[in-house]
Amino acid sequence: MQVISESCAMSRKKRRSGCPISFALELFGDRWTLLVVRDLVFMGKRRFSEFSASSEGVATNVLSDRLRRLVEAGVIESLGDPDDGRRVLYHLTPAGVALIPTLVELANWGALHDPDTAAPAEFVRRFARDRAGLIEDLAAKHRRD
Amino acid sequence: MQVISESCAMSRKKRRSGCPISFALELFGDRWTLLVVRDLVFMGKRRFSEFSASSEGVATNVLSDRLRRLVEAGVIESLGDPDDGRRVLYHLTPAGVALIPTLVELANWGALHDPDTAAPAEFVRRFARDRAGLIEDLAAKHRRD
DNA sequence: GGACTGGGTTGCAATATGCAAGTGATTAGT
DNA sequence: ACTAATCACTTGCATATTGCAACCCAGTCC
Repeated sequence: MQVISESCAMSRKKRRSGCPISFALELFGDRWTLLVVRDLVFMGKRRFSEFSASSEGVATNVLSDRLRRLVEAGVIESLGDPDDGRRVLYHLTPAGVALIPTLVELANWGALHDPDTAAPAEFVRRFARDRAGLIEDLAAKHRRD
Repeated sequence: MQVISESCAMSRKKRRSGCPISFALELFGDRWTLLVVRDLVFMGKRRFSEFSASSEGVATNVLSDRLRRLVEAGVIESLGDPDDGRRVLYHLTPAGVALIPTLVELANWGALHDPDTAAPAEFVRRFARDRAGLIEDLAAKHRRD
């Protein structure tokens, strides 16, 4: 069912157009994929059951599909936990880390335009005063090279 | 079928969580919505038939649904064209203009991570050297206040 | 070895999407 | 003024994607 060896991270599929936004939307254009990345970036989550416990309530079949697609796209990687053979740990690749600015912009937009947002005021304040520092701090936590 | 008077732009619907990213995804989390915004922002398109002609080939029923949702969310507005009673002109609201940084980040990510991107090199270069100026130039074209 | 946990898969109903054709209000052509 | 186009949709229907609940199996705990 799944092609094992696809040496190139971003595999060639039928693309709707060469537009970079369309390209990004083919991967992130659904209600769940970016929430997984959010959990990794902002919540420090690493495991299936942690993503599954997020308050939006993703179905486990959808979650496993999205994790697989993110791995195929080269945005995240999975590793068996050496301390517990049942567990799988997911983490961001450099391509995933490069997504942080987009996620931060989207979060800021949402915080500013949702009248009932639960976004911490500190996030919005820090974004306004020191966007670059905010992004760098988040990225630093996820860099491994 | 459609509620006519909903005075508040961002109408209260069942929300999955208070998370600003989840909020944004409830509106933009699909393969087509942001493409409409892209056409407005980068291509200067304003009309149904122009969006419909985009190379990704959105179905007309989906397009009209997405335009309606964007209007309901207060991201775009529609106006009859005074020069031609058949035509409807769409344009960004301030909330739509505020989305430009997110779109620019997403486009940059896509351009850098799609090996077959058709994104103009000039866009990537300008983004790297003068992100703020690039965003300001785009925003200036769409501001009306 | 028996129960439990973690990370999934499977089957099926509900929902959303894609496609082709149609509609109704305007406008352009003669 | 009549006819043919154009524009912005809507409708109907086949297909694809989601949501939900139940199930599965390898690895751990006791």
